[in-house]
Amino acid sequence: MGRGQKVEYGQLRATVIEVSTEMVMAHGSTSLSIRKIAKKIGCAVGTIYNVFSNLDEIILTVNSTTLSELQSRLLADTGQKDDALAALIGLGQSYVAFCRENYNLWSLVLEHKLAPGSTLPEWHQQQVDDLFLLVTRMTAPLVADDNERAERAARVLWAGLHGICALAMSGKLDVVHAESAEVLAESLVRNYLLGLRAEDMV
Amino acid sequence: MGRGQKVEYGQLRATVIEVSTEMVMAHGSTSLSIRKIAKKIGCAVGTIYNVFSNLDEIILTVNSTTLSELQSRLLADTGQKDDALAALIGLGQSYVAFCRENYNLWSLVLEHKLAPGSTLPEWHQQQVDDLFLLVTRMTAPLVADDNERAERAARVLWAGLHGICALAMSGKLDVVHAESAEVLAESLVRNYLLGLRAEDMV
DNA sequence: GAATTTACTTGAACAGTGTTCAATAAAATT
DNA sequence: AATTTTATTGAACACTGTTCAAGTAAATTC
Repeated sequence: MGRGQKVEYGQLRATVIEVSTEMVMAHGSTSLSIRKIAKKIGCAVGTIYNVFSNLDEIILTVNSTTLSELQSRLLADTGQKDDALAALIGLGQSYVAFCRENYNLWSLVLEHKLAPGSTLPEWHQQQVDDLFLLVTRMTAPLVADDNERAERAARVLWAGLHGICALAMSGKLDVVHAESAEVLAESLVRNYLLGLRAEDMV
Repeated sequence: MGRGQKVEYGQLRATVIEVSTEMVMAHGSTSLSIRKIAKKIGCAVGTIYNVFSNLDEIILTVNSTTLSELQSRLLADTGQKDDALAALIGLGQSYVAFCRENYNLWSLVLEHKLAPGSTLPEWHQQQVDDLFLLVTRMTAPLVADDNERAERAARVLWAGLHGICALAMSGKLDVVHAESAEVLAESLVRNYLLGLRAEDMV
């Protein structure tokens, strides 16, 4: 078929993702380029465009497995907890730990900006939704009988944890003497949820 | 002096920043390039390198005025409030409003990553510190006698607000039916601070 | 006033980037 | 064996930031 030997579609895709993931993990998101991937695999740039429509699709695919692994981790770490507050604090700690341990891969997820006018692929959006649903389910017991408030709380906590991790990882929280992201995350989750409960008692 | 007419150093710097700011405001951070700036000004690329050492310094300078304007706004909006809780909620609202009204310029601030190994210029770091100090001062009355806790609260609130704005602006909080960043910011600030107070009463 | 030095602008050149596509070569089919 | 189909290739295009030798105009010196 080709000038060289035929490589199976799925196999090549897998190799591209594997190599890309390694590159990002080792040298950060800026080190990723089609030419470098091609060189590392040992094929021409055009060959990669045969199995991925562009670099963005490669990034999206790498990000997809990162999201999967975050979800697995959060599910594993927060499975066996009775106390809803303790469970959510644990969720925050897991999230922070994941960010720490997967700095470059998680940065790739956060840095991704979808082209204006386009939307995320459905399969990718579903992953984000699933992840968020996990948080919503965990906040539900704390604000019984009010689905809207549970969702709002989930959104605030999710965004808040994201903010802590984003600023902590980029060093932008290192004002004077930085506290660890773990301490801040616990403070956020505990006090926000305490506040929600206090609000109920008024 | 030059092949063309001499342009004063400070004047050229100002023009570069002016043009750059316009470009970012109008077409986003990705639209900024040395060549486009040069074309818009009507000079050669090298001329720009005469007054700025590289693109990063241009971005940093644009970001500096953005930070100044954010600080001015926060100071103006939160000046005349007695109630510390109300003042901090107002701060959150101001921050969200600023992000909304200056989306592209604020994105430029957030997207900036300093080259590994280097540190922010002192004058820029000072601006960030000042901004953060503003929040710390406002949290202080709420956790009297404990400077450490006040700082931690400031960090959590600052990071949390950042997370809400970042996710809301990038559309990543649009799960199912998104609530406005303003509502989420108020929920964060109010309940987190309520929680802090509740913690004291235990 | 003329010659020289100094200072600044210029844009081609370099090393990158993503993406496209005509040419090529090997496998599959006739 | 000839033909068709199909995947691979890498040069080419349009960008990017950055550098620097060459050129020019102003300032200085003689």
